[in-house]
Amino acid sequence: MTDIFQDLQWRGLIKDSTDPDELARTLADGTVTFYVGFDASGPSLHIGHLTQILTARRLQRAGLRPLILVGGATGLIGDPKDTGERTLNPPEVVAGWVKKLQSQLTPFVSFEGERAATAVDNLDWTGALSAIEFLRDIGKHFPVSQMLNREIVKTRLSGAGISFTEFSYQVLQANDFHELHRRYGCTVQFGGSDQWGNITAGVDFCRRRGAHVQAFTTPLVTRADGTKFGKTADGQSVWLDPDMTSPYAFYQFWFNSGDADVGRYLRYFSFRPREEIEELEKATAERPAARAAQRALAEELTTLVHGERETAQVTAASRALFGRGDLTELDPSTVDAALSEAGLLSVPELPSVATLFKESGLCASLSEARRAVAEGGAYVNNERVTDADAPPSPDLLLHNRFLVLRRGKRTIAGVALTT
RNA sequence: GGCGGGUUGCCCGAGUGGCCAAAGGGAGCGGACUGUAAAUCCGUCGGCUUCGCCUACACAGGUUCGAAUCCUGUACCCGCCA
Repeated sequence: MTDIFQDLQWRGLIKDSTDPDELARTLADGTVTFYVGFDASGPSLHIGHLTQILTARRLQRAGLRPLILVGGATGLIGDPKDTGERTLNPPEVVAGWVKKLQSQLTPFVSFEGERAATAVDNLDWTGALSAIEFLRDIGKHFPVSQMLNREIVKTRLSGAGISFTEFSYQVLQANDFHELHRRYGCTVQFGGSDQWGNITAGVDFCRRRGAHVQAFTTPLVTRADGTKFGKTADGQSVWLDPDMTSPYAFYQFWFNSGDADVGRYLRYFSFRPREEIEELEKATAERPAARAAQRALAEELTTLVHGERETAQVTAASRALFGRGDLTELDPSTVDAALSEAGLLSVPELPSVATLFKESGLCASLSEARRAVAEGGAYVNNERVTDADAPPSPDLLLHNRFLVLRRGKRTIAGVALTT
């Protein structure tokens, strides 16, 4: 088995860590239990979480035992973010999210065998804590000077301010690490690099109580052009939940990775061996237009998250919709399937083009749809539209039923007549 | 608790009575160029029954022919003092 620490380093998955030599030795020891946490702060995980999810999968495959924590307690408090105070979510809502996230995480690690993962929820030990216990047994170990020194706290103090609730968040997360050490013998925590402050708080807390533990973080995934990673072509977050982000959109997201980014993404996310990844990086350098790396990345991740069947449908749809071929040459079942993947709008009769673009979700409002037409960025069956308020000609209907709507170069939706 | 400052469109940020749907920048969107890439240039960027109308400058009320701009109250934020 290849050295997992070296593998992670080669992939660029280690940003910060406690003593690297010691961490390397620890990870090489097959008896280690580690933990990674996800707060229940939304109804689904998104691809920003994928780095952590897949790193957990790698560690388990390397022989380590995962504790997958979903933060039912910390989700009720809110990790401070630099823009300002969060709105508290109702407990029953958070409880629902905990369930969802747990089931979403399940497929990525194995809950069987000797390295079986364990799902944990910090509400189990935090919920029962009394204020006295919290302040005497836990709070006493936290110097406020250190808490104030954390980057996020400083940012908030010099800007939007911070409530005691969010200020205390780090204490809860630190206590999680100690609790998992006590209950499961967990000695390693990792998380996203934005969690480094919270993670070191946990390491310190454990050490103050006599437990020697270690930690590392994975880097924030970025794009070479400096824009934010993790948004679809139309600006939506890319969720793992297929009802929130369709497998088609998910596939398209990865497929559209830039040349300057795709190599890094393969290293972060792909389970291909090093040689194959280097081969794909070379392919990108030599024949970028073929986009072999993008295709491989998109197919592998869509399969991992949504399964083989979905992936087959989605790749077929992408080929049909972006293919050179004349749309009229596609057979009805192909058109139907492809448009269903892209998002199909059913209408009893054809309204104006602007309405179609709005209803299909390609444009947020009628005004935006009219603007799109005026800008020359609206197409029906690959023909540029010039009149936003007229319905498309029935002659355009493919197989007397379908229309392919396109906004810009690559955002596509379908229309089907329901007759 | 006292005093002072602040709250503008997705974000930052101008604007102190009419010329303001609101400067400028960023993001986003579209076009050209391409490879469903990047960079660049150009355009666009509240809504609608779109040559016009409606809703908007924290919230509620008021002054005025007319308010993002003035007054009153409420909420929240920041700073100094206690």
